[in-house]
Amino acid sequence: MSRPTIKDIAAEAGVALGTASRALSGNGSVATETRERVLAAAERLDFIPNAQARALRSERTETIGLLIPDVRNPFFAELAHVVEREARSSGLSVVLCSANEDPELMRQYMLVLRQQRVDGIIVAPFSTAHDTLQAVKGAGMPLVFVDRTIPGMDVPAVVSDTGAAIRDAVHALVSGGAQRLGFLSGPAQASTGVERLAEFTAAVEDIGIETVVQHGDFQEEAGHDGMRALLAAGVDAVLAADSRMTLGAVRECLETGIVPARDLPFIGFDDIAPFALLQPPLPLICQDLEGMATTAVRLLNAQLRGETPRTEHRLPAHLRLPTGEALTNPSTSTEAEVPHHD
Amino acid sequence: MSRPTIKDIAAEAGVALGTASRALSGNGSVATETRERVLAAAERLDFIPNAQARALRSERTETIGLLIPDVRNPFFAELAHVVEREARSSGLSVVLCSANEDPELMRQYMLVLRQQRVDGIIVAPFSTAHDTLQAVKGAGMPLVFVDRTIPGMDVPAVVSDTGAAIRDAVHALVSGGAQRLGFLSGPAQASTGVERLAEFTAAVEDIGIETVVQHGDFQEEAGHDGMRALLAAGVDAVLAADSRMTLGAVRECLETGIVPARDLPFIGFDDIAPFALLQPPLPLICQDLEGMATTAVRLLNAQLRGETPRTEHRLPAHLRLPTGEALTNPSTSTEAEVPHHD
DNA sequence: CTGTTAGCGCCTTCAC
DNA sequence: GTGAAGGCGCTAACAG
Repeated sequence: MSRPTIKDIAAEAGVALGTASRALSGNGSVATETRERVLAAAERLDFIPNAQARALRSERTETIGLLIPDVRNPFFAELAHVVEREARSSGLSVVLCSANEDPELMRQYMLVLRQQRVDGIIVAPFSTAHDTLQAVKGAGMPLVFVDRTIPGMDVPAVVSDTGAAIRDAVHALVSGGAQRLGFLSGPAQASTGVERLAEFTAAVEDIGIETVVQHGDFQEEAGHDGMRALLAAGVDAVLAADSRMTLGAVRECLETGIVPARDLPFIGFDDIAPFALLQPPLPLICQDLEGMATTAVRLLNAQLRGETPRTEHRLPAHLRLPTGEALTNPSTSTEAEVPHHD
Repeated sequence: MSRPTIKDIAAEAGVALGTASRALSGNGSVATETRERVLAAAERLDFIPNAQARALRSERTETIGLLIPDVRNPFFAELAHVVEREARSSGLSVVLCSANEDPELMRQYMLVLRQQRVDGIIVAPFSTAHDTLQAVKGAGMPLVFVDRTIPGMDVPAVVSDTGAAIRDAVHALVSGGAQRLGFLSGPAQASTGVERLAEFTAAVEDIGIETVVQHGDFQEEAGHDGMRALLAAGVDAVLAADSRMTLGAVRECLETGIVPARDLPFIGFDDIAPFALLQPPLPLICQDLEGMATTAVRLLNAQLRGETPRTEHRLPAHLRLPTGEALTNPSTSTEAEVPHHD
């Protein structure tokens, strides 16, 4: 027989189809002896339940979607890993969609996930996808924003609180003697872009230092080009607003013969693997990636249980200096819970 | 209404259920005017077809599984990206499973994919998963191995041909004056581990140079520790057999105050993003990742069409020296086709 | 070209 | 505790 169905194993075990179903799914009561007979039959015939049929009937796929801008970005790869692990520990499979930084592709994936009837979606959204996401939310699909949010959309979101870390970074650079501070800013398209720029602006405002801001799109190329512009503008210290732009900026420096953090005070963003190869080590603003991923899954799970978690969850980022000393006071968090680690 | 079904849109359009189905799926003939009426109705009601029901009936999910050891490994992240893009261009969705380098987890995912009734699976297998994979193959599930293979399993596989590149690397190091050559080898558990060691052994045999081999498991930690051992053993040049071990080895060097490729002749493996931050640039053995991913999808597609492609496909890797000069002759490939790029 | 009908494999009442 | 029957949403085979 090509693919044994539950009917076949019922026959093999000498019980009715319904009984076999109950024995296999664990729902409903079955005599111990009967259950064992069914399980044995299933084993013998190498029965693999059809998730499609099960979902069609039960209206539950036990699957969630994770929609990220790009798997090749180590930050999101790590996020995917943790989300996946946490989801699995609550019995959920994850369909991972990598949108190649393309809002249109994100729209398409959103449709695929809806067709697949995933139980819910975790997404790092572009602001431009507002309409699509509103439609998804309107259709009653549980939704969680991670890393970025869309203000005013009333969707539970877990993001970093970078205010204190950015302030610390600015102060550290200024104490180091910076007089003309460069900032590699992200795009207005992402909430993180806007927020971090605002936080930077607020931080320098108190000090009254000269600044040069380069706007980019969170891509490596933008960091590369932006850094070139900053150097041309004669900055004497640099702060970057995300990991990929940091990567590009560092490359530009090295190509120009400047070693970041040695020849030029430089603070990067995110603790991703490539930066471990830098000598001297780069000071970094580190996000609580583990906490964000864990919280995102928890928020989605809460919605699957019918709860409506509050909208905004902020996990503190912190400045990590090469000495290992952190300047940021973690108590600035608006998230009361202790971050979870395994 | 909670979720419009095809029945609802049939009613809305004033046609029979079957007609609506044909109009929406494109199979079977429908009058142009009728089709437009149906499509309009679907649009109006925001109809999203239920992939579950469709798959249950058609026995086709239009979905494939991609099972890799770890998304956090940039090599596999990139592979996932290309596979995903190629699959999408032939109308297939990809369920990405990251096994966290754990054979047991790989086994579990294999089961999930079978439950989900994916149309086929692309996997970078552990040799220890032989039994599981044999069962999957036995069940008639189209299967393709990528990056690694399991000898004698009669499953189409697309892997790198690293023989020439490794020989070139050894020669380059020896010409550079190496007298005691260290090799960071992968595990016997992966075909790439065995092959590359054999190729290294063959390459040094002709020359009669002294060698020190450290065995690892393709993890960063193994590269780190292995490098320490090689340094203790007094090697004067090093070749690493994969990207993560290269990463670990480079870290160990830097911690010890040795700059790879400047203070110590060093050839790494795979052209992954982190290595772009190294100064001086690291000589690398580069695989044709794009070609492997593309070929893998093509081989799976062939099987979905009922063809039985030949078992082994080898794409040449090449040595890339910082000058940009490649020593390997690409004609060593056993793969006749021109690698595809987009 | 269109309407009708019969399941795909499973879960879930409802009787017994 | 178990069996029988209905239906989830859709496609495919068959009439008309």
